[in-house]
Amino acid sequence: MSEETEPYVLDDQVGYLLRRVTQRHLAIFSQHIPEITAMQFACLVRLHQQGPLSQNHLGRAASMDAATVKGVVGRLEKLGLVTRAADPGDKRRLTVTLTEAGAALIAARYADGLRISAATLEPLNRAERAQLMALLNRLT
Amino acid sequence: MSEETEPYVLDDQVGYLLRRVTQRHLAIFSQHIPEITAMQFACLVRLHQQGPLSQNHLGRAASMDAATVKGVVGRLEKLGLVTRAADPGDKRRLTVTLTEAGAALIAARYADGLRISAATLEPLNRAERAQLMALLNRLT
DNA sequence: CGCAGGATGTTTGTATACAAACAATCTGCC
DNA sequence: GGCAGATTGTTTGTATACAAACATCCTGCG
Repeated sequence: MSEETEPYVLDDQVGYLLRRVTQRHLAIFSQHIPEITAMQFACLVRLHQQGPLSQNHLGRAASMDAATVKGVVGRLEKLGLVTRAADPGDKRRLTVTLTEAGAALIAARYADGLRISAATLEPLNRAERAQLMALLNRLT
Repeated sequence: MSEETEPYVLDDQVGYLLRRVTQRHLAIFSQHIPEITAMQFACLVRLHQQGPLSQNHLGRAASMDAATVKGVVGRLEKLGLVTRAADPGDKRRLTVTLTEAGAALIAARYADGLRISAATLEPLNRAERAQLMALLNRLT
């Protein structure tokens, strides 16, 4: 008996599905929150809930590498939502701090953030949503 | 009774989880197939299984918009895996065709593609994998 | 036949991503 | 005290993504 090779069906590969679901999610995101991107939102959330962070720590907290976070923080600064200041105790560090505008924006948009997640998961019922989240969590 | 507002926990939002799982997946991909990217792989799969396609149709088949596909196809062409030729019947169209090298590469790499999916889903058992795929499919 | 509307591809501009190489700095350990 | 090795941030180069504006071409319909 020769091994029957499993056929490669692109639509059945996790990576492809992840990409398509992410595309749909990001479209929903920008409909609800057009002013900033999902990445920028994640950074604001972390800063709002954890207080000022070094750029590197912020990147780790929001799952972006150093080069990526630099760009995101730069754009947030340009938008006036965040400030970068030298750390007095450690000359390597740049401390990123939420401005009042940044804090106001994130506080006002938490509800929209939840709506975005709900809209993304809308095709699933409550139990299925919980299941999906649990499974995704384990693939981290 | 005032409405208790649901707290916004970044780690519990689908978008954030999707991004992290995708990051892990792409890292696994490039470990197994360093020569080309996941996007490029998806294009080669479509061309191999569906034959020559116009650049636009290829983009749709692989879930990329026109601007994105142009770049991906350009890089595949530079790698000698694909050819672009004017369509004689429709002057607007560019027909994208797999070269022999492209066909050989994709045929040789299907097995790795399956291994990549398996490695990504490795933390889950068989039933859980099927569940995840079914749920993701419905979020497309 | 002729034109309006759709399809196709390109270009530009912006925003992630990440590898790799660097400079500056800090920290622990001898 | 001082240096090896880790941390932090930057820069460069490559590869997605996608919106928007265009030029070109095709197709159907009156």
